[in-house]
Amino acid sequence: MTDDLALSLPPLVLGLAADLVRRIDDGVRRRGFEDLRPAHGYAFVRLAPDGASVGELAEHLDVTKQAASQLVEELVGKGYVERHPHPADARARLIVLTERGWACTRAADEAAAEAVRPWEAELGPQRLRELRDTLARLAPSGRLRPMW
Amino acid sequence: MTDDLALSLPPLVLGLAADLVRRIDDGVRRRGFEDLRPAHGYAFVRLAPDGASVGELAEHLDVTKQAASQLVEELVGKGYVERHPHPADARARLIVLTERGWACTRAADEAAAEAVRPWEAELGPQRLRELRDTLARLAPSGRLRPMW
DNA sequence: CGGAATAGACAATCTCCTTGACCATATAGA
DNA sequence: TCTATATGGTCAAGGAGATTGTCTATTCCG
Repeated sequence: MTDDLALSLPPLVLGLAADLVRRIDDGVRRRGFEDLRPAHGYAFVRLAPDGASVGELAEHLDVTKQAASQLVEELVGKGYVERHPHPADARARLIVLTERGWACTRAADEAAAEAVRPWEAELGPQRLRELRDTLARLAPSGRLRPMW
Repeated sequence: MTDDLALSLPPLVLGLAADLVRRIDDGVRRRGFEDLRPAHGYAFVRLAPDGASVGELAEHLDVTKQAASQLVEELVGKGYVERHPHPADARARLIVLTERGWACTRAADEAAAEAVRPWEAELGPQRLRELRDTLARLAPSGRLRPMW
């Protein structure tokens, strides 16, 4: 592989990701959720399906349990999540989205789809699917860590 | 465009970018530059060609001049950059890389190439070039903002 | 030449994350 | 069963990195 090719790829990937984060964040704010920052979105991803404990959230975000606990406290205060007793462990608590939390999740999905729309206009559906398939072969399948 | 396609792309792009940042950071540290974090790399990109003023660096990083000034102070202390008088403006200073700064830049390029190498193994040179060309059509051409 | 704008640094403050200490509950071993 | 140890979570204090506000030196423009 030529160095030219190798060195051209990282700035493109990082630039595209940064642009994507900014556009999704803008879209979420425009939909009325102005008290959230991009980092919160990563928490919502983990909490959305069935909730999670603070420890599980901390692992997902790759921060300490204390940091996750503080994030939860902030989201509780803003009405996006609730602490419930954990059904299987009386020490733990199950953090679940409120209706407002779900509304924000739906807004984030809309914003994400909106952010990707120009890509289809530029590439067309065929090549966009190729991009998705290519990225799926390269991206790690694990958790999604915050980058900002 | 189906929502399925639209919603699958952002996690892939963000996941790949996060993985790339981590691998480059690891590679730079393994090459002996353990007192730097990824954010410094973005500064080096701007300083590398011919140096820059604090204000130019601040704009590149999308932070305040004060934050850029503190970053420069840190990099001066660690021996990666020097403050020189600005040839065209006595108020400003030209921040330039030291030899150690250049050595780190070269190490970062090596680490970046190393991080991309598995992609070629997975895709082959042909499809990797296609990926590069596709990303080049989508990524904003402007400055590269820090994301971590 | 004189007033407004700009480059940069200092100080104080804020936000987010970390480490350390601590309690409640769970789990394993004698 | 009883006790020792591990784990989930929060509280408190501190650190890193950013921000805003203020200030000086210099430049630009009328």
